[in-house]
Amino acid sequence: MPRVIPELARESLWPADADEARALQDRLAPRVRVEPLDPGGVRLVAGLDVSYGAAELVAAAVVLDAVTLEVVAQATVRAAPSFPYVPGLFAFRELPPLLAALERLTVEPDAYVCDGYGLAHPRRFGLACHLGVLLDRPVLGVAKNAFVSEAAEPGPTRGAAADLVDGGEVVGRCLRVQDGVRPVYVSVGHRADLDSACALVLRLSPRHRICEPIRRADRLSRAELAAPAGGKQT
DNA sequence: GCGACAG
DNA sequence: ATCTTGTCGC
Repeated sequence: MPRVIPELARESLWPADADEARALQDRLAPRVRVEPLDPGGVRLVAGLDVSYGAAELVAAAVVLDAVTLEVVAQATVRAAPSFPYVPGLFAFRELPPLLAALERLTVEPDAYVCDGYGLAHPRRFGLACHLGVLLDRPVLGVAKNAFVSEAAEPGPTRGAAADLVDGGEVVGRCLRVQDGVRPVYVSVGHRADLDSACALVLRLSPRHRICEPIRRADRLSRAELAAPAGGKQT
């Protein structure tokens, strides 16, 4: 159901090589908007993730009720990788299949959470920013470790946080979502600010380190990857 | 030059 | 991301 303007997708997802990909990121980065995200406006949240097999991948999107965290809709897409994994150019590898999976959804999410970075990226345009700009909807990036940025060790309890800094600027936040458990790295993708992003991630992580939307998408993509190809594609 | 490097 | 056993703990 979520759609991207065809021209924008065609021009910003298929670079001929790494240099062109970096140029595309530099050209699109100015479109990112950082602004408060109204918690009450987020009823449906989509979690995105991709699992890899020998020569194929499965992209999954799972939509949850932001309050009850119950699954409202989900979709998967099986495809062949169309771009190699290059640190910093992650979006060109995962966005095409993820967008295809999103188109299969039967509901319109109010916000999206994806694996990886938003502004905590070398050119301030990680996967979360790229997806946000293409959809022009709120998107957050949650990674399991830092890339270009550094952060102090946050306090030991849930909710404790420390600035993620790169080149002298705050690009995200190292956030502990469970007592005594390693923190996650949150950065804004689009149409959100750090405070609202962290508040939402905490709400979406009532029990585990990985927030529920991404957790569900991870499980779904793995299950579909293991399932016999050609079967029902949610 | 060398190592590091979201998933 | 993925290749992989048992083990400790809620």
